[in-house]
Amino acid sequence: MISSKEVAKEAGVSQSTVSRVLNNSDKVSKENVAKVTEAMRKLNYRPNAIARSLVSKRSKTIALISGPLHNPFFVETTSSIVNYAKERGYNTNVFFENNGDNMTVYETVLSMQVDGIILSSVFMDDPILKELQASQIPYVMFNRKHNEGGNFVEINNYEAGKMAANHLYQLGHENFGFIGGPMYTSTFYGRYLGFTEGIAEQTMETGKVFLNETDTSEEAIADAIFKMMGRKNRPTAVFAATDAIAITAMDTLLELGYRIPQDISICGVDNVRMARHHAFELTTIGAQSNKNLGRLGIEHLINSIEAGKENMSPIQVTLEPALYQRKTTGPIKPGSV
Amino acid sequence: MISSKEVAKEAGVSQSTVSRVLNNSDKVSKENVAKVTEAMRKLNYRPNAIARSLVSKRSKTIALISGPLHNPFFVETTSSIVNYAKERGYNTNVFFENNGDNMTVYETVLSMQVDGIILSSVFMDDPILKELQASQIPYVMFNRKHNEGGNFVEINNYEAGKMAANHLYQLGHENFGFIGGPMYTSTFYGRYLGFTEGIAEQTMETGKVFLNETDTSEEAIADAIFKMMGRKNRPTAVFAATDAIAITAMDTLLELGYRIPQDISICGVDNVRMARHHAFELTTIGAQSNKNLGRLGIEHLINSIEAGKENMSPIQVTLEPALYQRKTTGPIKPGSV
DNA sequence: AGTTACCATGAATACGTATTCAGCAGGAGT
DNA sequence: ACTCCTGCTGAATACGTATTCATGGTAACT
Repeated sequence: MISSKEVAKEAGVSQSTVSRVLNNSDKVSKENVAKVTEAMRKLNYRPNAIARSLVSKRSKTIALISGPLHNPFFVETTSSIVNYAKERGYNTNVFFENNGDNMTVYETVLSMQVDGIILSSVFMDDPILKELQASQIPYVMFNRKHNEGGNFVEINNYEAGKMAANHLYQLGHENFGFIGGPMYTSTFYGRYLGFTEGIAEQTMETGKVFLNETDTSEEAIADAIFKMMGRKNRPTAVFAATDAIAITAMDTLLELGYRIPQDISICGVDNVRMARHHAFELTTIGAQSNKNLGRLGIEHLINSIEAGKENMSPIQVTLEPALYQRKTTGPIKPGSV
Repeated sequence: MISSKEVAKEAGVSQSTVSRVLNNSDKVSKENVAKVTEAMRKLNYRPNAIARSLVSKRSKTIALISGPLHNPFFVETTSSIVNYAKERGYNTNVFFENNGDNMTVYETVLSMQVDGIILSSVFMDDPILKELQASQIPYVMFNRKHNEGGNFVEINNYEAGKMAANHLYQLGHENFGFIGGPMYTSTFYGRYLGFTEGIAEQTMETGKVFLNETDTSEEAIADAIFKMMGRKNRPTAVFAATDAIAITAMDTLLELGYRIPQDISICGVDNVRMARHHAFELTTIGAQSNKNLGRLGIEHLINSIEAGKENMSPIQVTLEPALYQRKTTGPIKPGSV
């Protein structure tokens, strides 16, 4: 590997001068700029980003700790985050959550000297938050939120649940199912709470919602469907806490021969791009924003990084959701199966 | 940030000893290991990965230059690559192709001192290959291949095209459409060539395939559908060069009111997970392997890295494809629309 | 006891770049 | 002629870690 020292020798100047040329310092004479540039070209020199980071203490790298890509929501956020970061001159080191071994990922990331961290897979009482705050590294959580606050960008999950409840109730349904993920995450917890409370308000009864708490794997969701559809008072309307869950659930329902929405209504959350596909036309609830949560998060994060430690203001954004009514929800059609 | 020097002072030893403890050297007495470990804990010390990389000349980081995530194929490969790399102890720096400004990405990556590069978005005559070979950095291309060879993992694209041709011809179709991407990439070129030659062999005629060369954007694919379906002899069978294209095409076709496969058959390539969904049941052609191309590529790449420069053997893998017949292809049903 | 061998340790150095600091040359001003 | 600036430059140093090298001490063996 060619170093700036070798470039210096080739150009007949000092390494300092090479470094100054590299950083577009104006304190270099035109002749030397020319000589150095030529030497760089001749030797095919590439500055060593690692060495630059060591001394400058900025790596121009951010870490993304994301939920898994089999959830299209995270596909969209990952794409937005990586691309936007690149636009702003940052590289992105990506990690995907893997059933709870997040601590080792956190350790790695904190060692890496990244300039910032954006993460989605946080539990409501995750110990990571204290670590993050202690580390002094700028960070933002998107999608999920921590009990203690911190920096986050989310949607109003409780409200999303309520909207689903109102929508499904107004269609005339009486038995409801909920399929979600772990309740120690703010998204699933908030959506469940909003949904059950919404249903209770409408029906003036509690216990009308059959809860399925899964690990969001395909198998677990399929199991939830089996269990739910085998019940005596089986639900005619299902609220899936994410579009990913809704889409997986639809797969199983279609396989079992149910028609949607004639036999069963299904409503998701996230308003993922795929939900608009004519093969789905999934009714869903999502933020009223043309930027997804990842994109909003990364913008805040980079602004935060570039503002410097002293000017870092807290980031706390909660977007109000809206209902996107499409074709997977409808009135009950009794006796159709 | 706490440095190893400060840990050394706290523990009453030299920085060398701290470093040795960090690297599990066996040449440290038990007492010193204990003292150092305790000091690390007390000061909440985290080794500086940047500094370690500078001296060790290994960053434990690989770069992934991937096609865009709106293509589910790349969703699956990205997921596999990042997760497998992590298992092997590598972090992944991710970049997504953005309409051809790849050169700036390459520059960044070559500066970054990554231990290896895995890339999918290579043109058949891409200048990057020479740069890669000159840089001495281990690399592997997956999905697409370069004219000059190099290290790659691909499927037999020509054969995939031929299989599609045979399948659609045997269903009785006579007018065919092809929707692909830029012909200067090996995938689209190979699949197109195989398809047209296959059709020509079967029909004993040339010119039976209506070619749509798009930039793979949703708009371009929709336009291709409009154009194709407006023709006098409009195709009754379409070969989409990727599942991503097939799925987007289906969206437009469904929107226009066509039934699949009664009005039009469609066959993709890649055998993406989503193709199996009961809302699609897309007939497609893919490798007969339980590991996707990204996963195969990253395995080879990391093996290559760890074998060392001297033992690096060329990687040239071409997987034979198979037909996965599902429900988007069928016999022609004349007069149905 | 004397020699050898080995082990654990610290001092010094290297990795490649950015930056501080001092110095030098030359021009402007008196 | 002398001082004062200004504008460039190179030497030296720092960043945090790994590693080499030399050393002092101790155990093993004659």
